[in-house]
Amino acid sequence: MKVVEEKNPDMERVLEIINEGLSKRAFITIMASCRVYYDGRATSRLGLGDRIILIKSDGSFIIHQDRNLEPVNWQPPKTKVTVNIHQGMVKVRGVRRNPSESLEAEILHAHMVSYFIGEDSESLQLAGYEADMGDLIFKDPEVIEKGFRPTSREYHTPQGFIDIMGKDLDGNITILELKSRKAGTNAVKQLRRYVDCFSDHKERVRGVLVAPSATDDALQLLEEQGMEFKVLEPPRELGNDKVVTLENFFGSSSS
Amino acid sequence: MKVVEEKNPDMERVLEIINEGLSKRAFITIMASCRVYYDGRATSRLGLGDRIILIKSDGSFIIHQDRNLEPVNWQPPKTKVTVNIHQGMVKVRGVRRNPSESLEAEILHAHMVSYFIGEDSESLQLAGYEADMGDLIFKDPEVIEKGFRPTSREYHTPQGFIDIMGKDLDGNITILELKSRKAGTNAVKQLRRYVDCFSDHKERVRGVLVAPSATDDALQLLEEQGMEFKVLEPPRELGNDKVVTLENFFGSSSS
DNA sequence: GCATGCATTTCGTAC
DNA sequence: GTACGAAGTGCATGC
Repeated sequence: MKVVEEKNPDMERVLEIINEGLSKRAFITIMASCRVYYDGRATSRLGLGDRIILIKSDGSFIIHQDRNLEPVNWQPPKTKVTVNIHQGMVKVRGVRRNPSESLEAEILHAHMVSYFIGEDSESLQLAGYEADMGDLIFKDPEVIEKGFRPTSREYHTPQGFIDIMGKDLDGNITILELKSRKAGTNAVKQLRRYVDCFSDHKERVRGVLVAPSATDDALQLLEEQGMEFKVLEPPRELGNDKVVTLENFFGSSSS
Repeated sequence: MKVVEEKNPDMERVLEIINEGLSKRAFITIMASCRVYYDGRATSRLGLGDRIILIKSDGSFIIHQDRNLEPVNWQPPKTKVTVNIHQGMVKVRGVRRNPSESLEAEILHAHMVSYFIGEDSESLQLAGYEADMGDLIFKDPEVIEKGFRPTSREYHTPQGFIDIMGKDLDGNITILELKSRKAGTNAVKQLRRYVDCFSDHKERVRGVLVAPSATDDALQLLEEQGMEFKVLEPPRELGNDKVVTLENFFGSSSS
């Protein structure tokens, strides 16, 4: 049996199904009219309304309203979830330590309670990170410019770690600040601080912001500070062991 | 009718229920064996496995594996979600512009398909923010120290905005950097930059990190740089219109 | 609409 | 376990 589900169960049955799901380490889904109480890193209260509650086998405890991508309340993996009946309401409670926090959904009526035991051994293949850009630059330094030679990665300074350091064709120290998304003024300021770490250096030290794009403010600040911008898209190559044909993905996009 | 649900529906029925849910702007929940394709800000692929798919009436499109708090793939509100059958598989596709991105769940089998039309007019009451700390300090400046007088908030410098500026009992300019959680070295470095904006000032300028706690590294760095740390918990007062008794929340925590 | 900064950020990774 | 930084960050807010 893979799915257990019941519509409008009474409170005793709600308790029973949730406890079954918990003991079987199933993926539990509840549609319920509930209130929600959270205390821990912050404090929150949510009045009565219909929500969807998810409880995963790893202890993740998630409560969604009918709006927003983000859950309205949650508790991370390793949360200890328990359930009981009190004053005619089912209370689902998730507690964890470090940080010490507690989340409780007080269910007045469950429109549906269900759990589900599935199989999922796959993990996400994702590309398009800042780290991917760094790999690319080390593999093919000329994506930055002809003659560029990277010398170190994560070079330590008092101001933090320089993404990539290298030398240009003329031997000038060249500091790269990588951003996988549109870069803002903060990226420029950070690059500035790295360059300033070499202010006692007698030769010129170049600062280059490397990103797919940048805000106008960022470009202007670069200009003012005598630094440079290099357009570079983060590579999108997924692992070789997972080559995927894209045709079925784009095949249906004829609208 | 509030909940529509079917276990192990055939593909035609999956399509029908999802389309019903979409047209009624319901909250759709699907337990399915599926593959997932994402292209947009990054690129991802996820092989076959059992997942839970949520589609909200605001266009949020969320796919959860049985582990981790965060969804494995998602699409934010205002996504246009459509569904069709292709080669015997139901494909749920969410597309949006700006940024241009697309998410597709390719369903090989649905263990359960459901939707749910609920009522939820409540919004979350939440306290414990950095902003709450700022409010508290302006309302009762002596939580910082006797004689402290805040003069401005979000004071602009080339390095960014200073959370709170003020003067101490002796008239020294005092810069507060607020953190609502444990503060790290970055907070100290940021405070340092703000203080340095006044390096040409003839009088002493104090830098004070205000947070519930700080890492050892941060405390050491403060010490080295002649700056200070003030312990302050972010206040937890919820809006007055929503005073909640806590007894039922803590009543069942007898373990 | 774009840019900025906080968040119960989460999550991975290095130490 | 703690500290640090990226993220398809999301989200509110200010412009």
